[in-house]
Amino acid sequence: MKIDATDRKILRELQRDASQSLDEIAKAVGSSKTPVWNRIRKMKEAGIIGTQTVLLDAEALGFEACFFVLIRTSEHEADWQRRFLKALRERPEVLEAHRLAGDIDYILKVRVKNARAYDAFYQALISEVKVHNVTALLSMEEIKNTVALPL
Amino acid sequence: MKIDATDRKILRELQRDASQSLDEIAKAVGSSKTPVWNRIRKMKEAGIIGTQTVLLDAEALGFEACFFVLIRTSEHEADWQRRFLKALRERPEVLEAHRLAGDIDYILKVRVKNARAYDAFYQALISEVKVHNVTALLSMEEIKNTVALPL
DNA sequence: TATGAAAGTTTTAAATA
DNA sequence: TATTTAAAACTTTCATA
Repeated sequence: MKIDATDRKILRELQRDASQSLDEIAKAVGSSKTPVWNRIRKMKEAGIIGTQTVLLDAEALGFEACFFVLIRTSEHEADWQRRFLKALRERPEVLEAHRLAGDIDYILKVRVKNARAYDAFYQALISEVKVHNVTALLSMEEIKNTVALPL
Repeated sequence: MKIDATDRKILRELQRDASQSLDEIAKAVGSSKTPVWNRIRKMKEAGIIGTQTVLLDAEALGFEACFFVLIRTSEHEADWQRRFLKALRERPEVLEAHRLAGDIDYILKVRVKNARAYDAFYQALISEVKVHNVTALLSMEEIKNTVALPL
């Protein structure tokens, strides 16, 4: 699917504030309701626009600890990897997980209530799948946290 | 502000799909329109519910490279830190930035079109503020990427 | 907490450039 | 082919019971 300048403007508006009405978005991008509506529909169908969600205040809700977890493994077999990915996807405290190039194999972002909850997560994970080396980096301050792509 | 079980159910629904109507949310949490509406309004006022946004398909939009950047610095002065944080907040390719406890001082998540764009970002950053040591971890595969807190 | 009515929004369809 | 107009269906918002 081809995305033009108007589509990109619409996406920028939606990223900034998805609660805007079609009229507001249309005005912001210099178009009108129906064409904007059709473009949004097409981009949803194409999977370019995914979930509409809200960003919550993690601290206020008691999620006071955020860890970045660097994982090295000696296992590189297909079966091990399948089980490992399944474990990550199923654990709701894992907000992000990436397989990396190079020395470190995986990085996770884990949000939990406190350090004890992190330890519980860690123990559960290593009992499910064998990992070689784990380093946890504790966040002291969230300087920035956005999902908006720099369109 | 105190959050009860019904509030938490509402937040779970909004995280899952913020485009739902009040009626749908009310049904899902076992309540009705008006109370749900009042609870959402209060949580927005209290800042517990923040931006409403959409998650976009980064790959489809040409953002094919994602790096986690580990930064060590020798500078710990207030002025240096202020300039560094400002630089991070202003750069749209920095999606996340955390100050860490321990050996590594900062971690960034940076989304760019390609490796060349990452290098341009890196050169611009180090020309703005002095950093001691930088390690970039390149993501090969996004296994999971959610903003939903495990409520 | 529930009801309901006014205001506003989305969605579809027909008309027009 | 894309945009504007128009109108029906639905949703939000808020006053009142």
